[in-house]
Amino acid sequence: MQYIKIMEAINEQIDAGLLTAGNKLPAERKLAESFNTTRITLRESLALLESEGKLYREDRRGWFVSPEPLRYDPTLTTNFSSMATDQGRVARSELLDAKLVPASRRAASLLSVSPFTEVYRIDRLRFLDERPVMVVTNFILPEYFPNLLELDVTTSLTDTYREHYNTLYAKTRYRVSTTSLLGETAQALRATAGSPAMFIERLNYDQHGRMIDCDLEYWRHDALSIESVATLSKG
Amino acid sequence: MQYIKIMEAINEQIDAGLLTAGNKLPAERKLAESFNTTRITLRESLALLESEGKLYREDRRGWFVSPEPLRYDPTLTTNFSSMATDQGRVARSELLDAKLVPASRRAASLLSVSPFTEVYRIDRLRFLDERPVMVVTNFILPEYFPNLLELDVTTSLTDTYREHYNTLYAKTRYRVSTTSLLGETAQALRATAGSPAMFIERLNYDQHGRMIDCDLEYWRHDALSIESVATLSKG
DNA sequence: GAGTGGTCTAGACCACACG
DNA sequence: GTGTGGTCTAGACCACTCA
Repeated sequence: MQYIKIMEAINEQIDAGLLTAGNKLPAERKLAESFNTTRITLRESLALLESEGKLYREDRRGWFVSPEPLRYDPTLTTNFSSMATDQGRVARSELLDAKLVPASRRAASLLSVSPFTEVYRIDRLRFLDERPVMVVTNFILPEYFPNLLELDVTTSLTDTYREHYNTLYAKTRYRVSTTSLLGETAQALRATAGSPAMFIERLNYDQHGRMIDCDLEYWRHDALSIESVATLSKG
Repeated sequence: MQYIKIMEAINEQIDAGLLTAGNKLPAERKLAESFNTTRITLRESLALLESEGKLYREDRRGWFVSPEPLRYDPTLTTNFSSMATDQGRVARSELLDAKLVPASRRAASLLSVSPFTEVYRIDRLRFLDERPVMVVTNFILPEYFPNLLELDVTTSLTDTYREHYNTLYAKTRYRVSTTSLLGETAQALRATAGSPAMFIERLNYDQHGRMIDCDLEYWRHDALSIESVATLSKG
């Protein structure tokens, strides 16, 4: 159980403040040497700290100490940007793509439309304090948002809906699970293939109770903690 | 990227139904041989499938195909047992421990009491279809539940509160994050140290708005998906 | 008792990041 | 160009599970 001991040793350095948020760890070979072990064993320790959310990896760049997670309340309309600002963080988004496409199987099933129905698809990469932390794909029903792509979609969707279509988010159905990052998603987040991730699926309804769009969000799992308050109802 | 290909190959077998929920995979050495690789590389593929929630490990027993996750709605009072039953699953709980203890640092901070204040601590292990999936620790404020430990605490706390203390859960504040299983928690869940997990912290209030207890839940991360509906309010 | 998974060693090559 | 992380090889020993 050597790798547990190494994990604890690194953990202590983080808790003691010797390694602070954003710091890069020494090279794996150096760490392995200083703990008198091999790279494989050392990497086991690092993977453990990664899955606890204490460290994260940037593909081929090394290991870093994780900053505080963003507190995410799925029951607030607050968008990503104001959520971050409210918590004293700096948010930024990059538009990856925006186009009209035939609904993917997953999107069709979520939005209850037949496969290949045309929907808007908007892909964004979200940064928190200049670290890429989330990739989100929105599938939007065009019937409620004619000519959406002619507007400025680089800003908040919430704002665009409100300002141009008099539409508000009123209800959301969400699902949270864990998964791992692969392919383009991993690349966009500068993550190594297989990094642990949180997956959040949201299905959104407007003030008239109509389903208007859905979100598929892939988060670096150390970057968020989901927090909310609920008034309980009987199941 | 051999390990990605192996992962995909195993994935296909699961999707094709050749491997179904609960099935044990062949021995690592045999799998490695049949994929013409080493155990280390093969284990990388398996770890990937584990973090996607497709496979899980039982410590020293091998790799198994994950069953469907339990849908968990934090806004329902529904307890573990009825949640499972409602979804056609079989639930069982084992009482690990129940005693009066000085509040741990974490418990004290959650319950807003001074450290070392005495609180009830109840530890349970929850099974889903005979698979251990969650370890939960309850810290309970004794002032609202005198002589709690003299009652039958092997059953549902919700029921005990209602039947003996006329107390209902009315509001909950919850936080979800990811972590990994270590030590006793891992052992209780028959998991290898370092297995990925979901951590759910709940702070519960009764019908008079009084904070009455808190839960700390460690879930095998493939065993649940958090799902809920929220009416949105402005942040 | 045989075989398994958990853990560890001691290397290697490559493509990429970074200076 | 140097060094890094990503990936992979080919073993080994041990403690445990299970038949």
